[in-house]
Amino acid sequence: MVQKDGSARQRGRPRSYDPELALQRATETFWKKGFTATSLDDLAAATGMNRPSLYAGFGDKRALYLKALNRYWERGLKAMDEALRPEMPLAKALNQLYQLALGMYFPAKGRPRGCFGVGTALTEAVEDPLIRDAFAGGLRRIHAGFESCMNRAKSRGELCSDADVETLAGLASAVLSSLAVRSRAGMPRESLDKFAKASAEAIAAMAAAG
Amino acid sequence: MVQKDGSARQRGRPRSYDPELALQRATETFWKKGFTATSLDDLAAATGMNRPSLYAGFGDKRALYLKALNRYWERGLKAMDEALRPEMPLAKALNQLYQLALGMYFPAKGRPRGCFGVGTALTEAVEDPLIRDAFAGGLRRIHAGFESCMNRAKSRGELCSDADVETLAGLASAVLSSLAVRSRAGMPRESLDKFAKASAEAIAAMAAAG
DNA sequence: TGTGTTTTGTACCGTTTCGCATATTATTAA
DNA sequence: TTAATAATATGCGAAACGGTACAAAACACA
Repeated sequence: MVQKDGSARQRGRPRSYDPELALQRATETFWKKGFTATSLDDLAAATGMNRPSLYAGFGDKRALYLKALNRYWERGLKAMDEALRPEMPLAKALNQLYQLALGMYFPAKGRPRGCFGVGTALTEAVEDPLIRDAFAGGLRRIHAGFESCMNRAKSRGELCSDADVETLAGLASAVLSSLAVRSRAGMPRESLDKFAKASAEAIAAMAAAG
Repeated sequence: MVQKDGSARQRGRPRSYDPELALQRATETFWKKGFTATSLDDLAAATGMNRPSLYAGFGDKRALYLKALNRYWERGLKAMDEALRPEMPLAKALNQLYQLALGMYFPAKGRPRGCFGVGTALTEAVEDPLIRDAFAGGLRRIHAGFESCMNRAKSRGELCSDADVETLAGLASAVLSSLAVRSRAGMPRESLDKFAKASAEAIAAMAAAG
């Protein structure tokens, strides 16, 4: 017995929750309070599930957190790629990406929360190898994304021939880290908007000048 | 009855701990595990004190953490000012500061831990206004430190007349944030050394070019 | 309708948590 | 020596924690 989507038809009592939606709600809860300060009761309340269902569906708290973190990177990096893909001037592409990020860091309602990874995984990273590696993997992919963006700009002739793509990507990534940190620290969005725009233009100018 | 140092002589049983040393040990414990995951027992073990003494000496866990955070900023920013004060080329000054920071982020023994504020205060920043403000204050002072460094370089004639000091300081600060994040995420020190040096030179070149 | 299967809901277990109450110890002042 | 003071040490207690056992419930299949 197989459904249209390929999943085996459930024989027993059907789930009363949507796993994807539950993971999203769990992510939002971790995002605000961090991994350790978020209790299973918090997660149960946020998802509308009870603890045994949480456990059966996602494993223990740490496994659930890791799923949330991986989902965050997957979705965030996909959005990043899409934002950087269109052919446009480097400064504009960078600023567009920063605006996309700031849109996540400042939710429509609720307090500013910064980047989920920086705000929650970083704390656990010293003592938890899996969380550390999952987070570091995201950082590397962000860096790679900026690098290929720089390389595309180079092939368009926007970059000086001896421009250091590695360092340029590092700077672009550093600005993103800074936005992640400063937004969670409560700095006003307008000042971060300005900083993002000015940084994008400065990096593009530097790339052009070599 | 007053001592040479001006403190009132203690009438009762003398302290068996050094408050400054205890605060340092507490800081190191928070640094590794984060605020929430650090228990009073962890702190008692690290300081050699027992819980009631901890409570009497520093207040509750949150008050102790805030003292640790303020002490961290005070000492770190003092070291930053001293590293940036000597008159030297901008690239060299920036790189020296980054090296100083990396020295804190990679302890002599134990796992890399990044910046204490970024690694531990940031998680609490969304829901705890006092921790958020204490952390944000440090960020602002770092930015101000970079700004005055840029202004000194400008008065030496190292900067183009229309160089944007604000953005340059923002980029310098962003590189520091990036080092704080990436070191705690487990990136190897050599790669961060290279990134710091290349960024310092790129920022200085940008400043010179305008 | 009954049987097997899977999820849900309740309730609980052992541990850890923070904070404090109380008694003890070490020192100063009288 | 004695009283006053201020710290330490022991240990309690209520609450919260992560995790799970168990029974009831909701479905597919026969």
